[in-house]
Amino acid sequence: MSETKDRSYHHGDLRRALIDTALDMLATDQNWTFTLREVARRTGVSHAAPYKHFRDREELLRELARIGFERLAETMTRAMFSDGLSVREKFMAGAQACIDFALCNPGLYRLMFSADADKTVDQPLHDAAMRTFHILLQLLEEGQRDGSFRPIPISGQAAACWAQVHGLAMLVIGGQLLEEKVGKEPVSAALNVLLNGVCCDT
Amino acid sequence: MSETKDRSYHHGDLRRALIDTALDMLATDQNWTFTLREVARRTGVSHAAPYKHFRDREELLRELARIGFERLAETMTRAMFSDGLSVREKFMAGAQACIDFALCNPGLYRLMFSADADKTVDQPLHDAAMRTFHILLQLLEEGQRDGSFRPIPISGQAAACWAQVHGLAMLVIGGQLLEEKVGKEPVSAALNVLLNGVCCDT
DNA sequence: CCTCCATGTTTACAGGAGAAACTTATGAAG
DNA sequence: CTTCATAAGTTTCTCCTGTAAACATGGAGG
Repeated sequence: MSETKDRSYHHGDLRRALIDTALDMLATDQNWTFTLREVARRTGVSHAAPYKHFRDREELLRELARIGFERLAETMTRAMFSDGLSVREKFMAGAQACIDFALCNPGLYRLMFSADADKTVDQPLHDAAMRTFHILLQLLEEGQRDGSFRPIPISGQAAACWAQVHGLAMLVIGGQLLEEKVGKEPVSAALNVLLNGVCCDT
Repeated sequence: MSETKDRSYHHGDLRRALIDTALDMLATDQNWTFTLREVARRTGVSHAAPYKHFRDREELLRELARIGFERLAETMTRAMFSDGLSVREKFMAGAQACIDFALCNPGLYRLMFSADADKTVDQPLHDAAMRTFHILLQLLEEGQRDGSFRPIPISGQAAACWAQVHGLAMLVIGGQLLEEKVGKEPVSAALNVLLNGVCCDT
């Protein structure tokens, strides 16, 4: 599909090319301070070309975030439903997958949860984020059904887990869970503390 | 000290005035996309004046973040050590204070934990952030000493709590803990889930 | 009283966002 | 096959920003 058509005027799939360039820069710089002009330049088009595909710079950023959520959801799903894991193991696998994703894509992950990825003005982005969240909800329901997890209102449990995993991810990519501060294996230790509160067996 | 001296040339305490203006804009806009020129304009000075007090825009942002950590630490400390609370109650009070702070100062809170407040290039900022973190560490030590908290390595416990509270705060100010998604009192519910994992009494 | 220096201001410049007007390839209709 | 409407690029333009450099001012110390 993406045969390197280098014909002059019409690019073929400039939208995708711009997204790829931007994702590259996001991964390289670990931030999204890049200018739209720089993205255009690196993609080899004029600085006004991107405006044919994105209303403004922020619309491109939201599209990047949406793609991020798609990828995160896929990564987590694969990690959790690969083998016949217990619910608790699934939880750990999913959480680790999320945190690994953040570590491998710190810029993208931060963008996904930043104010620049405003979900109130972008339905597709909002939906993608919700789908990711629902992976967690489903798992908690499963855990409560089979008696592994404490039967408390799913909402508070979900908030706790979501916050915990997301908070850990943010701290990890912020380098704020270094050994000096918090020990050797803080992530799994922290997740175990959480699971002690979630699971039935103390 | 800040007698409203409106003498022309020398401002008196421009540095402080710029910081106040910027804090205002941060609170109003809930973001820090404001330009340095706009800050100068609103403070009533020329657009180059700020450079006499801050190397560049980012240095101002880091100073705002530092002030944020000072305030957060003070707020949490006051909430936790007001009365003769139990350790568990102290924990809840501190966590709630942190989350309330985030809710009341969403822009500032986000800035404090953003990449724009780079703690690796700003010692005072780094120190202020550490002091805040140490409030939590002290509390956990106290809880383990008096037998309220499980005697596991303090590091994992700290990571869990830090991540949980920070994650909750971020989700709350991101409006991602709305009722539709997660229930009525998600914050305290989530904190209780965490405390179940931290405390000894199941 | 004079003079220095911190703290202002003015001026200048390189770049970015985005709008508008212009250009070109493509593919559907005749 | 030719025509031509249109999507997708480009050029040009205006306004704004960050930041540097040169200049101005006025208050404190000799």
